Amino acid sequence: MTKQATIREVAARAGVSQSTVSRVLNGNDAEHMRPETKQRVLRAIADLDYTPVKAAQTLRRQHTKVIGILVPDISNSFFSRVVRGVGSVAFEKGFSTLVCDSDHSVEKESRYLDILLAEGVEGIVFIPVGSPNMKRIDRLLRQGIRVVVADRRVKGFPAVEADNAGGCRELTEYLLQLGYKRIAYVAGPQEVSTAQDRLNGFKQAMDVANLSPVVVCHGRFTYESGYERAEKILKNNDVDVIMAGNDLMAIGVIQAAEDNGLAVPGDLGVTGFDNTPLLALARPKLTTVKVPAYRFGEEVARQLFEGEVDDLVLSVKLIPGATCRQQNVEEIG
Amino acid sequence: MTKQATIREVAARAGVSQSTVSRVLNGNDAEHMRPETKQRVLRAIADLDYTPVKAAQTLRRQHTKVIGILVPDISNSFFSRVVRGVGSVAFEKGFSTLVCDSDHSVEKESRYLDILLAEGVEGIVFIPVGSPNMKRIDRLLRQGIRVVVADRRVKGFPAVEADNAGGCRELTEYLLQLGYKRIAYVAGPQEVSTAQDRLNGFKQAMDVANLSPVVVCHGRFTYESGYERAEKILKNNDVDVIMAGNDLMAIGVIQAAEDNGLAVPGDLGVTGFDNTPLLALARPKLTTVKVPAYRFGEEVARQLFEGEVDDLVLSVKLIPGATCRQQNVEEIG
DNA sequence: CTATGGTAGGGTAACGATTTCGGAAAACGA
DNA sequence: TCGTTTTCCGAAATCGTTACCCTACCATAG
Repeated sequence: MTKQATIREVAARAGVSQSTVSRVLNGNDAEHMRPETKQRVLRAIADLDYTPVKAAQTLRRQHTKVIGILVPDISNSFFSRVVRGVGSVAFEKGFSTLVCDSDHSVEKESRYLDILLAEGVEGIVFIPVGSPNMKRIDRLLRQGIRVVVADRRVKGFPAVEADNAGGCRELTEYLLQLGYKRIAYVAGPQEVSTAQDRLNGFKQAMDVANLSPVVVCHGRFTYESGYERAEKILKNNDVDVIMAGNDLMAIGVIQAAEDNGLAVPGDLGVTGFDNTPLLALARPKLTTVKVPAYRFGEEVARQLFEGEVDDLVLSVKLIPGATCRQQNVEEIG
Repeated sequence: MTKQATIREVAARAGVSQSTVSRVLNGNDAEHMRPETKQRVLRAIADLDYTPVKAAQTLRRQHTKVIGILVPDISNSFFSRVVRGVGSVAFEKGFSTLVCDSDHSVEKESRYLDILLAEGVEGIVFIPVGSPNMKRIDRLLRQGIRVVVADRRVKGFPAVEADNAGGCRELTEYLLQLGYKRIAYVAGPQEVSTAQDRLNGFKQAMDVANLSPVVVCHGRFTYESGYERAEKILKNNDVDVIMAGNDLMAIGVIQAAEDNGLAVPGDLGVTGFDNTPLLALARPKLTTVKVPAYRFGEEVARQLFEGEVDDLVLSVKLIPGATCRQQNVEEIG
């Protein structure tokens, strides 16, 4: 373990002062520096394999060039794509990103918020788990750290989110147009704004059509909960289609349907939400709504950097698949 | 933006010296400190919402308590699960993790390696893209930064990897036992050790059975490449089963088969590798081999922290699905 | 009353960079 | 030759913590 070289040693080797080395390091060499001197410094840097120590720079410059991203689960496709989007624009701006995974735990989330503060991040993209610890957030804000809440709304906070209500409304209208009438909705967790919005979009479309849902219930956005809710619905109700709050639950619904001897889309239509890339490869291809996760991340990051943290709603897109019948029921029957 | 309070201000407010504040901060207060003094300090810290500045601590202590993780694509399920695994044990040890996404680019990878060095990470979990820039790595090593190469082998480097050869051998044996004889193999990229190992495992099993592959070709581990290779194979050869180098390609193969009027598993068997969680939910359930990504990450991290960087091969598990026929062909026919 | 020792906490160099200020040397004009 | 302006570069002051080394102070022993 050869000790890391410092600017002092570089200066010594180049026969100049630290100031001079610093100057070439930071590109303040354009003016007033003999090319020859610069070359000497450059050579010394190369010879010693010198890299400036970030901690020292940060301490002196008083900014870290780091932003934090805090997500509930990095192994969730949606979140990881958001992270990529954020990371790409951060990289462009010369910022590093500190990715934290709160593991759906409010406690870990708080802890990470503290860590990010100590780490001196200059901004945070925050996808909260349920309702976050506002004290921590206020503290961050007070210290001048910009925080952008993404995907899920937090009261009193501008948020960047997808057009969940609109997307679900459109999806519902699409189903109605296909002739579906007896519709059940399996929403996500009640406390998650994303789930609420989608449910609301569904209800709006139903109201307009003067229909009411056969049944509405809540799952946990997981495969298992989708399966369970679907089983119960199929046992107690007579429905044409089950709409799930996200793709994962939709897959659970499909499985439950088949386990109960129902063909999809023959006997039962199913829809999801998210358009998880991998699931697009599974057949029958899920009818769903595409949420542009990567762009979402880019957009959020841009807001963070540009300083204008406003509400922003990203448009989503209906993705017709093969889990709903393709023609109007009237035309068939 | 209230300026962040410093230890000096805390000391002033508590009426003690910086040393004392530092002592309570670092838990060196057990000895030689009046409880009352400690309380005063604690109160001042709380009042001022004081958080020590990481950069200053790092500079002084000469260690960062940060490790880096560099992966080719964080939105890839396998990698993100590895990241979670690494992160969990790092968190346990009080380390933060800096997650970097090289985006399958050797250039970005090199850049991130530099960034990680400057950032002062104490270790790096490195999943390389193809053949990495050895100069950067040597440099890291020379500066005393431990690097563990994971998943993919790099010459002259201990590696932590899954038992790709063994897993693929087992998978092949399973197919042979089911009566399949005319087998094609669509491997991953030639330069990726993971792909080579799987292919080798396949060949070994075939040799033992005194069979030779109908055809072997290479894809890029993507859905599209799986589709293309499969189309070509189906056009030119007569095969019972196509084994794909990973799950993603397997899905492509299935799609190609169906587009060519072949039923899976009726007319053609298909296998994958990885056991991507989401795909396990798709039907027909893919016959594949489970690679324990999360444990993989944990294991790698443990190696990093324990300092004994040895070769380590993680065992994998055959996951029989529904994309291969279930009974021996002899029994059927 | 002095010596001894233990306790509680203060003083202050580092750590490695950046940056301001200013000075020496060179170039230039008269 | 002398003053003046440029050029180029060095000295030194930070940035916020930590850790080493002290010093009061007090109690007890001799």
